[in-house]
Amino acid sequence: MEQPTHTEAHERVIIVADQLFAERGYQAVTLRDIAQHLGIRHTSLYYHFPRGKEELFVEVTKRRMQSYRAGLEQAIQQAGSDWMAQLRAAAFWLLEQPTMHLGRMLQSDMHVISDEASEQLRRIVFTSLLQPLEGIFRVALATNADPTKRQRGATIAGMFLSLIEGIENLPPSYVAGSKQELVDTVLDILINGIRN
Amino acid sequence: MEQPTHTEAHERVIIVADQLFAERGYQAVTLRDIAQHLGIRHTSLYYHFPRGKEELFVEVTKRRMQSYRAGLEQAIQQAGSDWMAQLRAAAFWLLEQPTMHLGRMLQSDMHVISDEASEQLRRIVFTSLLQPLEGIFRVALATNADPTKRQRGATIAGMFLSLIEGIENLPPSYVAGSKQELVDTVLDILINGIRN
DNA sequence: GTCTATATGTTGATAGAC
DNA sequence: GTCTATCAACATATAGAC
Repeated sequence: MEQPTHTEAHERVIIVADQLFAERGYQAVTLRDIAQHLGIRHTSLYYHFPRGKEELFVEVTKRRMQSYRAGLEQAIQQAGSDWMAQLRAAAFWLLEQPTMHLGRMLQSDMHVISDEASEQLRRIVFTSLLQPLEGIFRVALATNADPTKRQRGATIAGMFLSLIEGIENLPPSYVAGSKQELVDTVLDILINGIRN
Repeated sequence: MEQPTHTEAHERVIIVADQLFAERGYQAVTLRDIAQHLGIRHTSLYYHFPRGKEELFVEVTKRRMQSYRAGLEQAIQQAGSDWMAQLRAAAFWLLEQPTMHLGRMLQSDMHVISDEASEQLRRIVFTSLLQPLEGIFRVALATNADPTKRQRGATIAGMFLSLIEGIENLPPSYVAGSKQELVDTVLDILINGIRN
């Protein structure tokens, strides 16, 4: 049992902040919002995060990404050795999570925090999400006849992420059937293309 | 020659606001920012848009989407009758534009404006972007052997948009080669899948 | 750990002069 | 059309009592 670095109150702050940031984004969440959900005054948050809102956001986002990576890797591993099953498992696991809003994070949140924090988080986000996926595509592409396509694992992993993220952006009217069917349609097209 | 509904000053406001909103998003742009770029005081903006920031944003976004639709349709038309060429033209045209940041707009901006404005804009955004693309995929899928896939035009148009949007989110390290090569890779996979 | 009190800045918005 | 003056509301943040 390792010695806990943080107290329970500290953990509660992180949990509540994570939930709110994930829901509404960095700018739309105020320290008062977070404090209110905790039943404390917003100035008390500075005891836990002396450098204020940005420090809290960075800490929360790091944790969230670590948990994404761990969850993704576990989901992939439990899916067995078939890369298609792994891909399906990864897709469903991602959609199960409280929406990550990658687009908002990269295009909005990242631009209103300091450059150093922004670059650090950006790196963590991409490695946490893309690296586990790249592993799948490395295998999937290994037997491909086209040698250039065999090297596109990283690009395809990014495409996969964009597609999953995009599922949550589509309006209901464009989503025929359940979310599960939609995932299968997306995977089918990613694997076989629109012509086959 | 139709009678101009708005004066030049009014037009300038819209142009500057459009540029800033597109760059930074609704929340991150203040009325003072816009006014400063125009060389006027922010209170003067209320002469042109008495209902304030949200009214300005809605007007600007409507125009932008109209222009997207027109540009997309023209690019597609000029590409000839081959749907693959049309798809390529649409992709390049979209990437040429000042980035639209669809993800940010849908996940961030839309949640901090009024519900009525949000729903109205959402509808306009999707019809403007998806409808021209659906036209391409209707043709592309017409000869497909799989009858269910033949009905997936709307979904595939959404996937296409997500993929294009995603290109701008990927970090440079994940982008091997030029943006043009990247578009070709993405289109190749969308059309033929990762296995062929 | 949380509080009160307070500083300090920013924001969207209104009224009325020119 | 643009200005000045002014506002109320809300933001992040600091200092120090309990």
